[in-house]
Order: sequence, then structure tokens, then C-alpha cells
Amino acid sequence: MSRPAAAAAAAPAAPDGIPGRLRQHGLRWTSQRATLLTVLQATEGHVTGSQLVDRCREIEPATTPSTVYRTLDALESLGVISHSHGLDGRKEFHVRPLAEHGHLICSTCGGDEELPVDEASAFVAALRRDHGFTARVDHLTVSGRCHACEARSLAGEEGFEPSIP
Amino acid sequence: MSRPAAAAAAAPAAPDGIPGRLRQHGLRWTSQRATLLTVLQATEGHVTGSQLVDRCREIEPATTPSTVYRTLDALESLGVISHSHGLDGRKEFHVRPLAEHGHLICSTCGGDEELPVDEASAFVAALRRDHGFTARVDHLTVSGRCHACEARSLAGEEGFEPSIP
DNA sequence: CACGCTATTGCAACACGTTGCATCAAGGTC
DNA sequence: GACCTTGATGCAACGTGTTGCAATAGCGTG
Repeated sequence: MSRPAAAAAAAPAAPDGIPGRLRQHGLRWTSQRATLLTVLQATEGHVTGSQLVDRCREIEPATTPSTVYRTLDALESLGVISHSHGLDGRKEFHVRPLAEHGHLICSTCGGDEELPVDEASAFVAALRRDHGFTARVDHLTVSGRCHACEARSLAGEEGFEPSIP
Repeated sequence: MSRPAAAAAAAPAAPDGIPGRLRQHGLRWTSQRATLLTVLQATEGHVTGSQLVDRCREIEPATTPSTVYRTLDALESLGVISHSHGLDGRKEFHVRPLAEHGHLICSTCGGDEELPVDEASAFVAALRRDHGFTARVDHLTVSGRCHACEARSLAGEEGFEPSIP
């Protein structure tokens, strides 16, 4: 009889049906991927690639960065995770399916607010109408100034803007 | 009598009033900065940092990357240039004041279309109303699929999405 | 259960930026 | 025109990702 448990044994804590979904696409389930998945599932909110590498190393010190980054790509093509970009343009991953959302990042204080898709729907519709462009809100990062920082900057002097990455 | 030309002599092709604007802010006008400015003014559309380093080296082979990047920061705080982010999150600089605009980047073909500010004004207004957030359209990059690629993907099979940086 | 195809891995090298620090020089002042 | 303050430069080292390549190991097959 087939024993899918064998894979789980070699790969501790195999979660969900991810292994199967990988195989469906001709991809493979390895212990390194299991480690990353474990880390991802224990993750709240957003994480950068290097943070994931670090956390994987806590579980499996032999973890190699290139493997992590390549696996992240693979998981993303499967739709298991997605990413947007932080202020510095660095990728920030998050596990799906949290509610799909964009991001509002304050370039002054670094604060990050979520933008529900429906609040962007009119904008998306306009882009489709005027440009034939299908926007991915899920990958959208809007930078600007949050309420608090805007008020502060209007009150005080600006002169120079601080560096706006 | 004061001879601002002296600076221009040491620094070939000093353009505009940039040297003066730097000095107004306690910053300095150097030959390295003159080189970068020359390159920037000969630049159409967008450029990445490394492209700028390369072009500066064509003029002045001794150009150092760190100097270029630091000068870019300085010029940006003066409002001489601004940047947005490419598909990979890398900074893309452009000289102002071209008409302020955002970007629509197709994650499939890499195509880049400009988004006039006024087309985003309703969206910006909504963000301000609902989140007290002041968005910078000028720094906005929306990724998604352009008309051509969208049509192509609807026609053909997708299975996997190609990697979407 | 052994075999074979090929996806993955790990390593090393590279690309792009950033940062700390000692040294240099722009440019305002006397 | 010499002096002095302080911003700018160049270098070296580091952080984060990416890529080419040979070796390894999933996993579907016979």
C-alpha cells in the first residue's frame, strides 16, 4: 500500500496538503521545504527572506539561503505565499490566505497599515478602464505619510525631507 | 568679486543652479557630484543606481559606488531627483521635474506605463478620507498585468504563474 | 523493490547596496 | 590668502539575494 506517511516521517511536521500540491506540479517535498513551511506557518504578518533564513536555521542550522529563496519562489507560484515590498523595496512575504490586502507604509515612521482590497476596487477599475491594466492589489504598496506624521510635519519645519527610501 | 565660475572650473559642466541649492543646505559641490549630475541630465526615463555608476565611470573611471549612492540620496532630499521601485523592488531614479507620475508595471512582460497623478487622485482622496494617509503617487508602483499579457493568459493555459517578482 | 529521470540541494562566486571610519577638501570667515 | 569646520570621499567589510554547476535524492515506473 502507498504510504504517504513515509514522506512525513522523513520530513517532520508536514503540514496541510502542501506536499501533494507540490507533487501535482512535478515538484518535490523535501525536508528543507518542510522546515520552511513549519516556519512560515508559525509566522504572523510579514517576513523578509533573511528573517526566514534565520528562523529556519534555528530549527535546522544547516539551512542554506539559496535553498530558502528558491523554495519561496516555488511556494509563491503555488499560491501558498505571496509577497509585497517594504519601504526599502525588499520583499515581504506573507502566508495566504489571509484576507487579500495591499499596504500603506509611512515613509516617515515606517508604520504599516493594511489596505483592504475593496477600498482599492474603484482605483483598480479605473486602471482597467483607462489603461487595460489589471492591477494586483495584493502586491500593492503605497508609500506616503500617515496621519500622525503628516500632522507633525505640517506643524514643524521641514526644510529637508528626511531620506525617503 | 565673487566668482562662482571657479567652482564650475573645478567641476566641469556644472548645470542649473544645483550647486547653489546644495550650498543653501550646507552641502557641497564636488567634481564627483558634477559628474553624476551630468549623467542624470543626459538620462531619459528611469535608471537604476548601478546603471548610474556605470555611466559615471564612462566619464570618470575612478567613480566609487558609495559616493554615487550617497549623492543620489542627497539629490533626492533636495528634490532634484526622485525614485520609484521596479518589479524587483530595486530603486529606479528619474530626474525631476518631469510630470509627476506613478507606474504601472506588467509582471509578465515587464512593460512600464506611466500613471498620471490625476488618474490616481480619487484613490488618494479615498486613502486620506478612510485612513488619514497621504499617499505619494510619485512613488507609487502598481504591478499587475497589461492588456496584452492579460489577454494572452486568458487565452492560453496558466497552470503555474510564472515567477512574479 | 530496484531503476532512472529530473527537481533540489549546497557551494562558490557574483551583483547590488549600505555602512563605519580615517582622510581629504569645499567654502565660509577673518 | 591662510585657517578651520564639517561635509564628502574612498576603502574595506558586510548584508541580502541571485546564479551556475556538479552531486544528491524525490518519486513515478517497470
